[in-house]
Amino acid sequence: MSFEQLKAIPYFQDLDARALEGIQAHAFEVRLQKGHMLFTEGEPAQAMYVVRFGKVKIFKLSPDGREQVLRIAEAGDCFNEVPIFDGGPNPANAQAVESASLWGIRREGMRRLVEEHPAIAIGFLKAFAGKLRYFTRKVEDLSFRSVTSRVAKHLLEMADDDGKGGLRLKRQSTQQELASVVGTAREMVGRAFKALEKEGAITFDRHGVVIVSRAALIRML
Amino acid sequence: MSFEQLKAIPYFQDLDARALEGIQAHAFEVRLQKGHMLFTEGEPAQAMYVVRFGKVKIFKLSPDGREQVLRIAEAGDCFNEVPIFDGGPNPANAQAVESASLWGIRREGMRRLVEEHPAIAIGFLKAFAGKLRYFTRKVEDLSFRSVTSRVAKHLLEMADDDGKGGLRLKRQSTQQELASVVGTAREMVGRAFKALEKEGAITFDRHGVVIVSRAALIRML
DNA sequence: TCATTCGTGAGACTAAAGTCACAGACGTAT
DNA sequence: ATACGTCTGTGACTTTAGTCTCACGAATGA
Repeated sequence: MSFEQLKAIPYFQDLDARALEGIQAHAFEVRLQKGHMLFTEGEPAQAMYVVRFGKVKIFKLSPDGREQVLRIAEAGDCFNEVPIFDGGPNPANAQAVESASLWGIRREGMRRLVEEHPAIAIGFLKAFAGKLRYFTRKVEDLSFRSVTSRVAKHLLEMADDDGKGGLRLKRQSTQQELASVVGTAREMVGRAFKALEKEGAITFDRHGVVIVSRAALIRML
Repeated sequence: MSFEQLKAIPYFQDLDARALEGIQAHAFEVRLQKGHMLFTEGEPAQAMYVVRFGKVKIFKLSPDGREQVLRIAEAGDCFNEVPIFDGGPNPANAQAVESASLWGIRREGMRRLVEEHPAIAIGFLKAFAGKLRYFTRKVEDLSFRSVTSRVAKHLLEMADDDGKGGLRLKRQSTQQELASVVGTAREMVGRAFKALEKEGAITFDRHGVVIVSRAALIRML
């Protein structure tokens, strides 16, 4: 775990050498295979995590087995800070959707880091603010938008902003995965895709969804 | 704005005198009449706010005029910290649901406060963690629960925990208000009340809802 | 190469939620 | 006391969403 590796994390890129040394002193590495659970909701929290590489989904499960994905954490993202700062149990489940390497920081380590390095505390305040904004939008989406609108919005967010009009997606997912993210059943995602295709917003190639017209997608919001 | 008044705010009760003086130096008072808007979504943020007394609802509005209440801020609560820390615009609207007195702190004042008083930064980290946990639950409710279940959950949360079984609610609201909180139409709240009454969970007196059986409410979750 | 698993399509059907319009009761203001 | 506004009930109806089941093609693993 070098300074360069830490500085690759947006949260840490502005920290001075002493703060980075502090993180090095408190962080431990975790390797996760695809499909493996990192932690489950309701358990006492062990640590918060920073993703070095790979992807971890943070999700809630309903009593009848449905999943609502809250977030997919990728390289550079943090997750599970909530129980480290508020002292409660894990608020959700975490599972690797692809093989991942993470750094973990336990509560006591984090307590020392934010006390000894105010810049770290301020960095986390900004990160939390960003996450709260994201959640207000997620509540808005679930409350106001139809399934097709939520799917269209997700595709717009996933558009690969390559400066050429973004016809491809940054990443494809299965219809079941997309259903978990936008909060619906996989059949409904298929129907939404059909409706969006009919409106000329998307089409499909052998890799998956291709955006034909952002404007048409925006009209479906 | 005395130390006693500030210390009445849970966020500030553990601060030392110098931190409290810092807040006094940066806070300004705002008075709001019932029904008046404090700010609207998308505008540049003026300040974050602490409620001295009264109630302010924080809400999103849909294009067709529906409201999703994100939170009702009461005495001792903070709101609108998100844009102060992440630099973006107001994430939602705020309106007094009863006459209120608030303290506002602008971005620059907050920046100085968290830099000069790490205890303030740490207090806000804890507060943000609590809000994030609350929002993960709200997403879970909207995604997994039926309207009746969301109404039952709300009534359980509003039960006046007086140590006698909590038959009364801490506060009554109209069916329209409750609909905005749980994310539905007012007619659906009426139907949910009817279903809960039929199950022996609630009844009505001249003030409004009375919880007859918490256990029965819990069974309706 | 073959067997197994996964992902998807499809359509019939059920369930849940929302809309609409109007009337009556209650609350508020004059 | 009266007029006006707000809240609520109601039920028919529409819309949206979810469930279920099965078949087929693609992907994966042995």
